[in-house]
Amino acid sequence: MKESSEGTQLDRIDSKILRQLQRDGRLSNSDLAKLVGVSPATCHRRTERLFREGYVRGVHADIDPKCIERGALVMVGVVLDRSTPESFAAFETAIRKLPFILDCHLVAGDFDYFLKIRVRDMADFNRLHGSQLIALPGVRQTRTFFVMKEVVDGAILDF
Amino acid sequence: MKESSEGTQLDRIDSKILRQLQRDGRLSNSDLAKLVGVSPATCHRRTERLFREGYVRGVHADIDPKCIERGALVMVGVVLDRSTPESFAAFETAIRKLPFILDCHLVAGDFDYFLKIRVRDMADFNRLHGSQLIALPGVRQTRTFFVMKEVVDGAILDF
DNA sequence: CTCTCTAATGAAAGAATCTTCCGAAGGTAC
DNA sequence: GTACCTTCGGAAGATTCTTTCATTAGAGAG
Repeated sequence: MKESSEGTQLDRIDSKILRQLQRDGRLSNSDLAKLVGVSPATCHRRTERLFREGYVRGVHADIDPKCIERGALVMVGVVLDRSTPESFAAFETAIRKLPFILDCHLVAGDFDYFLKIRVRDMADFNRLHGSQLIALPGVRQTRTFFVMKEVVDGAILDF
Repeated sequence: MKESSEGTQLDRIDSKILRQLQRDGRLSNSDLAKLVGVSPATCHRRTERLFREGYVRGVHADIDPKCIERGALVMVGVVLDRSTPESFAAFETAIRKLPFILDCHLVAGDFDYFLKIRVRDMADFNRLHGSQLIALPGVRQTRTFFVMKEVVDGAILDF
């Protein structure tokens, strides 16, 4: 065998497939095969394995937020009342149910969590902030950073 | 005509197509047509228009960062020396060239910019922080928030 | 070195899909 | 009513997908 089990290293061809699919997830298998330099059959097998083994978690269309009433981006730092595992778990369970949360990360530093939120506009955010965010379990305070300009958003991974 | 020009409103079918492609960007046209409830020909025409007119900015495979040596996520707040347009422009031009920057947003609040960065590990970040981040033009100070747990990352837009 | 075994490869072919053309249906202005 | 415009679904040739199969390359044992 080539590797132990989980950390199966990617060879040059697998890496090329991942890079191309990250760049354009709708590439046909035959086009992908040409770009990668293998036959369509081999490319098909490789790609299917990369999906099956979890290297690719999904393929998603990148919809322009402005076109679907989600033009406003907001970053929010959250501090909880208590730093107990139960408190964290309750917060995380609740926040997973909010559809406007794009990112939620537990961080080390002045905040407990960092949120990335997309809404229609500032008025929409203020409404959601008052009715949903500060109502989350255990929230002591929040600090809001309105995004005035999206310089880079969701860049692809360089590897 | 139905709408003025830019703000062309999406009808129910367009919205369904966008939602399905955001969920699974590799859906075949025939499967997509079944899910949306139109003929393959109509679905093809609609989808092609949504891409052509910019509703869909791209389709990207979501690669598991742990599989490609990008398991560490870091949020960084940046304050610049001066708040001049030239200073902002220089910073933005420089940061667009750094491949490990996933997000970079100009914000209102205690920081000028918020960054989202993916690297291999903390040691990797410390090296890049010292050699690349604080060397960016006009950077007065940075505040680093290591992500200890990714609760939600890159959720799809709910609309 | 040679043999064997395993895993991966590319050619091939039937099945499925894509892409475009065409006539029809529905709505609107006059 | 009539002409016009847009969007629709069916149809069909071109293309692609997906699997099968024989072959090749490489590792390990003797």
